Amino acid sequence: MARLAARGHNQRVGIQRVADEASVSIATVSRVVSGRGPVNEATRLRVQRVADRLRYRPNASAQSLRTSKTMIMGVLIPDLANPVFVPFLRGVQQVAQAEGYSVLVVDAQRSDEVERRALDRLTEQQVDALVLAGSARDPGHIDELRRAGMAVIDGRDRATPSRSLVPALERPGSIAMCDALAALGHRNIGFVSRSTLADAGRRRWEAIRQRCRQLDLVTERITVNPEAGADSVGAGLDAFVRRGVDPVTALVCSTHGLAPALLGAMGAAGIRIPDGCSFVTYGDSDWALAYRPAISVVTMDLFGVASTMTHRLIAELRGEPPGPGRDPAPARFIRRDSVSDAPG
Amino acid sequence: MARLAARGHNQRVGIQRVADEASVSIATVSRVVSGRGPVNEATRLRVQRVADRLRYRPNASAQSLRTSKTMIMGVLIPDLANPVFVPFLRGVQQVAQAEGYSVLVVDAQRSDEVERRALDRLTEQQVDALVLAGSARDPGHIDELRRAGMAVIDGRDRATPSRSLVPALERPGSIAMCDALAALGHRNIGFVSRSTLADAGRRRWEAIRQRCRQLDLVTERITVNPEAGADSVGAGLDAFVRRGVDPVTALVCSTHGLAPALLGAMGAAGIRIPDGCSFVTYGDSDWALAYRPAISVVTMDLFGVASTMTHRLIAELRGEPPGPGRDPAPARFIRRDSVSDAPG
DNA sequence: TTGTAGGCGTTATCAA
DNA sequence: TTGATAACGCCTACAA
Repeated sequence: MARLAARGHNQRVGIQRVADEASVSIATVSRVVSGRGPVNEATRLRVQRVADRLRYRPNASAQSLRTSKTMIMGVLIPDLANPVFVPFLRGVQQVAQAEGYSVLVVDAQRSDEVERRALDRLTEQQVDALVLAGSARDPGHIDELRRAGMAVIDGRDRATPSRSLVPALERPGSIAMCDALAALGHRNIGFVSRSTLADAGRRRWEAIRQRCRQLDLVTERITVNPEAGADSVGAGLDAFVRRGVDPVTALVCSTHGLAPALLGAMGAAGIRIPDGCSFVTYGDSDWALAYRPAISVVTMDLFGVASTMTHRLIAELRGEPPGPGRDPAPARFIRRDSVSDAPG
Repeated sequence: MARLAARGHNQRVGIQRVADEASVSIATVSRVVSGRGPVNEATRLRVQRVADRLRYRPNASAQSLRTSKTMIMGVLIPDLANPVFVPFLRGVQQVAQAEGYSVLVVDAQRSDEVERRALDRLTEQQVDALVLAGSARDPGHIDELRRAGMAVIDGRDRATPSRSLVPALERPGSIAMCDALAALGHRNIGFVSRSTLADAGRRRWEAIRQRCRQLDLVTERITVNPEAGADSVGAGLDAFVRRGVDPVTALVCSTHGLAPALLGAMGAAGIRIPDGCSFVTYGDSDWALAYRPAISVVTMDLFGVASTMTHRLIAELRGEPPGPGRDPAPARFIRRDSVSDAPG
């Protein structure tokens, strides 16, 4: 069923071969395929046909070596196991691909050592640009790359370099959530997370605490260890939700990945949502929606954020102005059945 | 806080620079940093020190051009939006990174055109190898790459080229599920999917149908359109589950991504799980476990599969024997609360 | 409009 | 054990 292998020659066809078969110099072939420089229309057609017939593909290594542009962008992902980075990766991927860039994905695996090695490889590969999906573990390393001339976007808005783009976008969502909870009469809010708080978690906790202070709400940080099992986690939560004085009436889950474990634990502890306690998590998914009761969320369009960032990055690479693309939409609080009036 | 930029020179440091500062020829530097060829121990140390001081990183483009090895492997993902590919990607990524390979991720976005262009870019980049996370949309294109000398692994076990690795591993899980359902007295099983069945779905449906025929069970294919909304889908399901004669007593969801929509629809239609109908889905997640009732699943370690595949691929690239790594574990059926005795 | 030729940073061959 | 040097495939002044 497969056509015969072309001519038996298994050699990669290079520019020279095309030049020979089209009876022109390699310079002309180069002009044709790269679209740069003047070429007679007739020759262009002839060369193009030959190139197509031979399935000629310019060797990217040679191009890079000559032009010192690889048309590759690296994406540093702090932890691929964390599903929040997937829409982000998709956004980068999609835009980059459409604009002719390839994407070298690097998973830092939550490890300094892995990150370091990966970044080194990226510089060896001479990637034209680097997109940071989250904070790098070693900001110094990133600065160094920047100084070496690499274009880097890390979610920090260049217009206001002191503030991160993602955090800035997420904050309104946190605030909206606090406001909604307050309006429903909640006075005691628990922020549930693992004992070590990642960058994103810290920002969220900070935003919530600040807003709640303004609203005169009490916030408490509750740490859990999902590995310890549902019963253990459930007991931990129970201590806050069912205590005699000023019990926590709303639980905010620090990250989407943690939510199922918390829900399982609450089930095990017999804490009913939302009667026993309201529940909100960061990050949305079909499962959060399908869950009974449906889970309220603070969510943001990471795909859109990544697209915007990547567009800007490419514009920068091309020396163009940032373009008319406006900032992506900020995060929102979506209230579903898991949030209701505070008891009492 | 940052150290001063080194010497003001912003030039990328090349092998020549190192050679100069170490007072040797570039040939010697090359020998030292690549570790190939004889070098006097004293010179090696001296050169190494200079290289480190200058933070010399060999230019990968030049290396590739010379050696025609890029140390990059491509991964073709049919659709990054589908979360099942994430653990797979992680598996590839992790092994590749550890073995010194970079990973160029390509998302076909369910589009022939996008896939075609992406594969072309991969050949331009001269990737050393290609990992297929699923079936390519255009197998001919892949064959062509193979003929052009690219190492490709596509889940087809080289030992038995006629059978795919992933399907072969998944089949036992499907069989175990059918057996379990039969043992619980189910006689009528519905396989729920979108109207168009992807490759994986087709294999699953085939495996189920075949096993059920052996077990003397009736199977029906139920197609739904989640975009139509929960009520519509719910009504569609209801027609099978609540009909007078030989109602379907167990629903098997064709893919993990579809499960939340189905669960939502069943809720909307008032179909209780498992009393009204048992429920199983392909693919596992924390949410499936946290859902009430906990969802039974047929699941497989895609991360492990990808790791194994990548290890083999790298061994092949190095001309080594496949290595002692044994096949990854086959899929299993995990029974949870969503499956119970058939009514009646 | 086309061709010639130099060079991008490495590796590898061959002499010294 | 080292150094000079020819490729690798392509782009791009510059010359014709």
